[in-house]
Amino acid sequence: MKDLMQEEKKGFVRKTRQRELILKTLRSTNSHPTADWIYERVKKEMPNISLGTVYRNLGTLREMGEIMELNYGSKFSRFDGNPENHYHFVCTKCGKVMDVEGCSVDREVDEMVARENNVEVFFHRMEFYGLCSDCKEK
Amino acid sequence: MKDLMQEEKKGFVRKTRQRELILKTLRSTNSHPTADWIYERVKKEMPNISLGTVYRNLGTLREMGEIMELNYGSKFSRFDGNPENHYHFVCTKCGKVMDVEGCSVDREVDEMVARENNVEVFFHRMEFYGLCSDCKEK
DNA sequence: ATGAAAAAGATAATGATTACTATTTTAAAT
DNA sequence: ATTTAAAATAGTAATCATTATCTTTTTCAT
Ligand SMILES: [Mn+2]
Ligand SMILES: [Mn+2]
Ligand SMILES: [Zn+2]
Ligand SMILES: [Zn+2]
Repeated sequence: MKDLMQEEKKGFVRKTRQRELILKTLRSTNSHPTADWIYERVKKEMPNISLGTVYRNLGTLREMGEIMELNYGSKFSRFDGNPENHYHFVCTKCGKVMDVEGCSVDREVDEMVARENNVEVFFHRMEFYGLCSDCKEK
Repeated sequence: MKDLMQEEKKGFVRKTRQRELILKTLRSTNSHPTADWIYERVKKEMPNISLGTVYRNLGTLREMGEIMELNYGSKFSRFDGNPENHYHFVCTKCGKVMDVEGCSVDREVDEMVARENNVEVFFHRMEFYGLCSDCKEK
């Protein structure tokens, strides 16, 4: 029942084959996969890799700003090879996560919220929920 | 590694003292508490209540549309006695969750996203991250 | 009051994630 | 090229919020 969401800075980060493969794998898809999906994928090329290594490196890559971690009230995280802030659509039927087209990130609303609430805003996230094009029809 | 986010409909729901107390407790605060916080609070008035009952009823109340469940990439959920869609601010330093003032929910963007992405949008959520007024000053 | 369904309380199980540890790998210094 | 200390890995155990299970109790329509 404890939780810090501070992004702690990392000291030296050495280059490893494991981390490079994990990043390449995540960058090669736009499906916003889970850690386990990445693990299964990466294992085909590096059979001895362990799930802990995948989690550790996803955390390191997030701290490095190379990837994003997404969490939509699900039991598990999804990861995004695109670290630029952007909005997502989540299908409530099939669980698919997609990038939202035609809706760029509005930074002005951050300033407004900061002003009106006497806070400092770093960023915001927005997720749309509904039915994807596949699940829409019937 | 499985997860459905469908809101399954509930059949008969009977009135219980436990659920009423849980709802009253959640409605009496604007701190967006965790299940455990609610449990500890409710236990003072009903010492034999079990944590499972708190979780079960928070789920039921959510299905009934009486409350909202929030999840901000944390390890645990927070709950909101106000079921009307509204935006939240999360302090990355102290973890506090607050309602955002002066920024009403924009339903037009839902239509835009639906049109541009060929999807059906039920709703969207938006969370701002930064430093609260307390954590801002040094 | 009666009975069937729903819910409670107690406890065990689940499962994604993290922690631990002995061994290996990286990369800078020699 | 060797040495060396720090960082990372593989393998495994632990964590812990949440769910499931199961027996008993409560609710509520009849
Ligand atoms: Mn994305
Ligand atoms: Mn709220
Ligand atoms: Zn779908
Ligand atoms: Zn704060």
